[in-house]
Amino acid sequence: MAASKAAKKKRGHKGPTLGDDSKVAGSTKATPRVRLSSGRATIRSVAERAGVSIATVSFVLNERPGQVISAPVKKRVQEAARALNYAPSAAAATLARKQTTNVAIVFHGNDHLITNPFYSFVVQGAIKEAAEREFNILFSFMHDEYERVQDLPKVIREKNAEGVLFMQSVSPALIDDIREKGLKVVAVDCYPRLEGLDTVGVDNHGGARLACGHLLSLGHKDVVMLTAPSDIPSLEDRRAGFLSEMKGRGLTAPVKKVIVKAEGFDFSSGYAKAKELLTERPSVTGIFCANDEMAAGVLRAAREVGRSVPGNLSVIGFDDIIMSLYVDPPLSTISFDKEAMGRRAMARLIQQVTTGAAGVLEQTVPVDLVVRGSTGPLKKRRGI
Amino acid sequence: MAASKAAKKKRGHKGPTLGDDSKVAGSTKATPRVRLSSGRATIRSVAERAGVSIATVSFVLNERPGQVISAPVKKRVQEAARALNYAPSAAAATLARKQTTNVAIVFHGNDHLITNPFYSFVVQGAIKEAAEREFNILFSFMHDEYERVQDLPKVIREKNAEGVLFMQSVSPALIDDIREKGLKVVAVDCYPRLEGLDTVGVDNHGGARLACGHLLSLGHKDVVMLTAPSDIPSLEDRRAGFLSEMKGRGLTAPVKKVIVKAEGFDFSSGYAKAKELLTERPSVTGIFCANDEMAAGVLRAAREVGRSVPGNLSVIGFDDIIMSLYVDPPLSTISFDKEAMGRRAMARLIQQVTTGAAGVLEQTVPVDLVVRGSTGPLKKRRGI
DNA sequence: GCGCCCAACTAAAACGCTTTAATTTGCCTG
DNA sequence: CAGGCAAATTAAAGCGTTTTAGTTGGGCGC
Repeated sequence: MAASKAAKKKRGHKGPTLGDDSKVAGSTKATPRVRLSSGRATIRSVAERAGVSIATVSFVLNERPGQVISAPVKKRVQEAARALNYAPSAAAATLARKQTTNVAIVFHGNDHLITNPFYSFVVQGAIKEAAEREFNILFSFMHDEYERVQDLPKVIREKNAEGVLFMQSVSPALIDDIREKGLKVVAVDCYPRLEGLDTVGVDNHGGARLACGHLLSLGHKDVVMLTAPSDIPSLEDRRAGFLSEMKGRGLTAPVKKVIVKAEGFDFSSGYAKAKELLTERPSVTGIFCANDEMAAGVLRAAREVGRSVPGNLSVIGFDDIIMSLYVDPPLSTISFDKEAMGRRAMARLIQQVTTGAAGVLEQTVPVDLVVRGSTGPLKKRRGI
Repeated sequence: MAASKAAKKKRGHKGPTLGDDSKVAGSTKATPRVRLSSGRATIRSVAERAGVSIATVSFVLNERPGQVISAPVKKRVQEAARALNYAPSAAAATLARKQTTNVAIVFHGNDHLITNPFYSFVVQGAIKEAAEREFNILFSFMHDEYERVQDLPKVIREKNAEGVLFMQSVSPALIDDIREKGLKVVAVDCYPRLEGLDTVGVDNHGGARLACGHLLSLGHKDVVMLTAPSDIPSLEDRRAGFLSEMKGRGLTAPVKKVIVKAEGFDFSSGYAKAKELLTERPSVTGIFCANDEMAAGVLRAAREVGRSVPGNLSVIGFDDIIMSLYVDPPLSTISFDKEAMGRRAMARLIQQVTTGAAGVLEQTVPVDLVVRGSTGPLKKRRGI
């Protein structure tokens, strides 16, 4: 082959000995051609076995569009690959392609989103989707938004992430940073609400209407929504949905009367506020809670003030976390496919990365009303 | 927070700066030597800026042991790296080193371990530990043990994992396969129990003794453990611990009388069996459940048969999952640091991978008795 | 028979690191 | 002042891919 002489040229080798060195050079040290039989098969070993060049192997195995390969060669290569149990080195491919198959999932704040009864499903969906498409996930925990604006890109650059998935909250500054580097971004159930960002969310508005409608249909007249002060879009949507359903049913009570705000969105806030509410306004017979945790708190409060659920008070939550099955009575709630949220978000991110797809896509997963034991028809009550 | 204004500063850099150069960018044709200034800094650019060879840069940045570098050169290199915001390409390093920083976490069966109230903490710990040490995690879901014996190594080889972490269950055949490839293995809370395997588990025996001792100390005479048929080692240990404490306290009731088996380890199994038990054997005043889910079921059963907890019946669980705070009354239970389990396991795995550490290490995390509202002193009761 | 084009394949140059072997430099000995 | 040695630095050979720019060898029109 005329090949070897060209090979010798390389970069300015020593110079002096160039003359007759060409032969020796090849055998200088030791057969660099020999592969340890125990090692992994490489593209080179496949090529040798199939009797083709490594380029051809690459073309066949990657099904390069537009590249024509004759049927027999294709077959030989595929057989050789199978016989050698060949698995291409992701690292080498990454280096050559200048493209990884890595995406980062960014968790924000100190919430343990992986262990969260809601987000753990989302994360699981994202992980599964990524695994199926052979993408890797890099986890990044942002403890403090600003501390890590510098840091995050480090993880991303060092491991060469191609995109990032934000969970629950995003930092606009960070997103700018990230996009500037050409990375793709998708956000799941995130606040603040950002323009031009691909997102996956829940039909909060519709779910809230469903919940409210359910209570009203059961005959409840004095119905409230228990929520908390916040500008988180998904929770605002729930509030808006609730109010819209109330209005749609012709209810004209002042907002102040039907929206009750607890301190926060957790169990004990729900508990505390419900205890107060049930005591001061015993006419309330239907409570829609911004989420299941609060609803669980309401159930406890109801028991303590002697209201039986659902006989005497109907409570409905939102999210359908596992716990809602175990509280007593099991909680009626608004359910949706959390794992699908993660899958869709990851699928979209990977799509963006691989196809360069642009255009804003805002996806919403549908919700379902799940009636369990905590809601029931209004009964005519005497007294109180 | 001054946060949001700081965040503002970046926006709108898209301004109509110098003319409309916005095209051209993508026309890659030749220029082999020229580096796009916008591209990442490479080791070469750092070397040039510092006026040294790339080898020197590599030596400095990797703090190669035994390699002597003069102080001034070291400083120049570090400064150049910082100035260029250099982050080494993990892919290139992997290729050159023939060593990745990847480990796989293998989930087995159809349980959604990531969303499991117990394992999600373990997973989170593992993820955090890996992230801190800049290791990547590859997730692998084994739906069917045998189906994937072939498959798993594919993920592992293709992405070049160096070790694998098994969650909850392991397959001996798979472990052999994996070890044959030179990979390291660690198992968390796993069954079957395997010889010579690094593991991280819980002090189940001690925890069960604690729980049992707690009930006995409260004065309960007729105490049972509610468990289920199973050969899972951790649950067997709980049983053994319970019995050992009973014996230690001089109780000599036959095992059959103090070990009650439900169908399974879930809420409804616990509920069903407890209902039966409390009806047929009202003398029982203390129940130790194999886990919190069952205990939650027992609480419901108790309520339904009119036993008040803890006045009339004490119930204690194991695991301290989040739900145990929200059931009514909040559950006394045996608690331990689940996140630490994941961290330790991952730390050990990474240690094995990086240092080649051998020798079997079986770690156990300590447990704590957490007394909440579901256990109380035995009261003299009349009747029944 | 010539030039051309085309289909099918290949050589070899990257990709950005690590690491080994070699080279250079500085310093000491005798 | 040659020689030797240790310390500091570097050249260059990989690592296993992808991809660009060929090369080869027919077939075809003229």
